[in-house]
Amino acid sequence: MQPSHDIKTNFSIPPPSTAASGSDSFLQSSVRMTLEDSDLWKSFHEIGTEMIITKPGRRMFPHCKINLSGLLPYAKYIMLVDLVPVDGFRYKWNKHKWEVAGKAEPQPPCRTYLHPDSPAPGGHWMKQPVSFLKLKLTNNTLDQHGHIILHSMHCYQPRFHIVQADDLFSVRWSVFQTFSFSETTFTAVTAYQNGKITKLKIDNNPFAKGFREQGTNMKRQRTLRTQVCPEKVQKKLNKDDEEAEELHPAEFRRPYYEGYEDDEVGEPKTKEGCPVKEESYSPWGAGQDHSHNIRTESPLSTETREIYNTEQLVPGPASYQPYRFHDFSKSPSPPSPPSSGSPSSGQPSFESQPLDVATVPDQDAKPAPLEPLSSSCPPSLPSAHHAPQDYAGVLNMAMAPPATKPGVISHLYNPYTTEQGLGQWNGPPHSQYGSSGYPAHHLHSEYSAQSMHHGYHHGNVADWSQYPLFSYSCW
DNA sequence: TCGGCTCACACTTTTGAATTGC
DNA sequence: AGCAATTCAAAAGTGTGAGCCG
Repeated sequence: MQPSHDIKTNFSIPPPSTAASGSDSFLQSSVRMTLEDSDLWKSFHEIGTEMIITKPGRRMFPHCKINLSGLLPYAKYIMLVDLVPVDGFRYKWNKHKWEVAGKAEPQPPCRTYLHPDSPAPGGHWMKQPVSFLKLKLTNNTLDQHGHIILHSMHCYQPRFHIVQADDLFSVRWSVFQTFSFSETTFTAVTAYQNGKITKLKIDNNPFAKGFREQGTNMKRQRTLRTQVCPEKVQKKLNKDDEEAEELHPAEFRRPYYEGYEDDEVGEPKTKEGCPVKEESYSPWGAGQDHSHNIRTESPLSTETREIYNTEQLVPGPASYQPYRFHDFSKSPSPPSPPSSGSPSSGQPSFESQPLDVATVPDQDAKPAPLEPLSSSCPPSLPSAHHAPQDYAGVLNMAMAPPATKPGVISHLYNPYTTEQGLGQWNGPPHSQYGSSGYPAHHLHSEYSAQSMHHGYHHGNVADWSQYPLFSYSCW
């Protein structure tokens, strides 16, 4: 599976010929990323990946793990992960399949997970797979631990950001590249809906080993909490029967995945389970000139997948920050179903419009009409990046003001304790849950809704200025 | 009434400090 | 004394299923 990939910069410079404007850009463009455990991800993806989210926070499984190449060995990079809504819908699990249940809820505060090794030299990132094992998901909008906040029954997709920067303060002026993998799309749930997912997780996650043995499960049934109601037992048994029936191959495949396959015209199905030679897809591999491709469609669309490495350097004028970019004008209709392929049915509006931060994006979602979906993120894998929701954000970084840049802190929302300070960015990774305050590797950006997808499904330069990460007001 | 969420549970793996051996 | 290997307890992570709640 090839990642979609984009480059943007926070430079406030004119956009023209950015990609070729400098050697740095060229070097940047050689960055390649592949997803580790791709087969496992695909296994889940075919069924409809579900990620448990809990109040205290839950790790992802499979967890995000990537391989990097093409970085400058001695240049420092920062690795970030955030999760963006795939579409503007809320789903429900009904009769063995996912159905649209309505509009998506307003997005909670966006948080970006910073890899604890950041910043680190390119050589460090390339010498071994980069794991985001400790990334945690929560449904607690008031979470104080820095976990990534998601809504249950909503679809999300992880995005990986690479920023060449010596420290976080340099990020603003740095080029950063974004990658995403369609097979990592998942539905956030508070309890597993699809029994097949449960089984797959138990089979693959070592922590769930205890649930593999039936004896253990049987033991668990005698809970002190209650005396089991016979009716409920029967109900449960019936449910189990349904789950068993669900295992029928004919129903196994998620329609949305089928649609996804349909969209993957340029991605031979035989590739499934086989290592992808990304060089063959990378425009960079053929020379830098190829990196100037201007996308007009979602990176997840066929064409874009073919050239997933298409890069764009886009100016990110600070003036954009105060705005909430909404693209409602292009979303009078619900997000296209997965099979619709190119999500950006029209050129999105690149105009920035000031919106009330608290504004809930009018997604104009029309959930009901959608055909029954049996996938976890049924409708929109291909359209993963054109959720109608607004997604402008502020990176709420927590750090002590550097001596060289006094006053910066005044722009920052600082969830960290002062003693953590900037040092944690430069030193070895802290334990994820430091005793003091906020985990340093969780960056926070807020947004009223998410629509960063905009950046994916069209190549318009201006569009990238809407990128929610590292918004200027916080720098 | 029902779907989604929370929590305690039993179990496993991971982590890191303490101990031991060289 | 210093370092590496081993041991072991605590912490963390996992899905389950009943009850709670809106």
